[in-house]
Amino acid sequence: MYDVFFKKINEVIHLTSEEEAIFKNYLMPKKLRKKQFILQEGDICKYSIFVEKGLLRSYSVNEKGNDQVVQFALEGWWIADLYSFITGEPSRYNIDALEDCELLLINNDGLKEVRRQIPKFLEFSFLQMQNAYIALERRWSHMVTLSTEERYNKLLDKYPDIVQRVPQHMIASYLGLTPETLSRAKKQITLPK
Amino acid sequence: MYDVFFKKINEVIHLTSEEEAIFKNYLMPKKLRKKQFILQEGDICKYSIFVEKGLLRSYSVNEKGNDQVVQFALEGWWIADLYSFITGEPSRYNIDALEDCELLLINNDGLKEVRRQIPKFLEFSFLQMQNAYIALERRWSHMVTLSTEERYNKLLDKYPDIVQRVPQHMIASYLGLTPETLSRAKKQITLPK
DNA sequence: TAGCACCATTGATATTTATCAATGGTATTT
DNA sequence: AAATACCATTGATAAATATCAATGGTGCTA
Repeated sequence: MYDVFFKKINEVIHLTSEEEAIFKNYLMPKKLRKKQFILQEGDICKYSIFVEKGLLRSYSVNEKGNDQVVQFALEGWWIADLYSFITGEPSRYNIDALEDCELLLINNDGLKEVRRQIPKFLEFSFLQMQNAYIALERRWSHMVTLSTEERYNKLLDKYPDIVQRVPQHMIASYLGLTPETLSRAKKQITLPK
Repeated sequence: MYDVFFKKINEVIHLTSEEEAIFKNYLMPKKLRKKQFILQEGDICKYSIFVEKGLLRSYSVNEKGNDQVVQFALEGWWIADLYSFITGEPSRYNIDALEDCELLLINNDGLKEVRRQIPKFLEFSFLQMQNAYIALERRWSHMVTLSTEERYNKLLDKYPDIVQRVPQHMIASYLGLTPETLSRAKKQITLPK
């Protein structure tokens, strides 16, 4: 239940078993069935969500009623609406399960408490946030620099699991395209010339 | 010379004058004239740059030779290519001064040292990174959700200084548009119907 | 097994934005 | 003060992508 979680953290810092025990006090395991929501637009995002198993997505719904996928989260990843989580403002996003999931939830007080009791974890949090920032910056740069085909290839190359496990129209949305455009772009790739 | 710098930090944590003295050991003041570079593509980004006075921009050059503005930095802001700064890889960005600037530079070892000697500053770094992440996420969401006109208005509303002090074609690039498209979009705003 | 929901693909057309080219204005440099 | 670089605007056209509509496939479900 906590395997992936501590494996991930221990890749960066080392927690003693006492520290792991402290941590567990603030973690709340939860199972989520495919298609269930863990956050809905208008809710306050009370939990930061760690994925032990399964696959989720966050998305917003635009004024035309179309989904706009913001993020996917696989095993070992975190997902939340950080803005709502930090500020307590209602979220403009939805998070739902694309597969049956096993999750670990922790609220902001819990995180603060763990960072206080285990200072190493503050270090971890900083580094994790820094990495998340860099990743988002790179995604931005790909978005504005690369063509549709290149963006799809990049995703396929970097996260083949996501492309394989997620319906194509959600991939399209994640890449900022309509399903039709992605479908046509793929033809260009497989049939060059 | 350090006024804005410590003012900004002391909005979040409180540093004693001893701690400020420690900090100053790792800060390197630098003046930069308008149009001068502080980072060029291919360089390793050795410094994280704090803006005491002036205005800079980071940008990449795409294969067609066009600038793509990534970020502006006004007084009180930080700017760097964080990826290059952390990994030591050569940067794909340029950073230059849009106005005469007074800067404070600090390298990664310096930052690590300050975080070690002043643990409060690790807390600050985490919060700062978290805010930067949230801001980038919101910018992303505006990029995919809002129309050209709305994006421009958002920027004007949130950062009037930038719009006022930066040439319009750089604003266009920042918003992911050509100068022509932004010019036409502005007409739509001022002459509705 | 039949029906239904979900999904990818394809075609035709509309819309948005980029591109290319020219003009006139303003600020900076010499 | 003249020359030059820089810049915003506008027009005409091209390219990319969205939108609307239809089709056929796949897998779940009653």
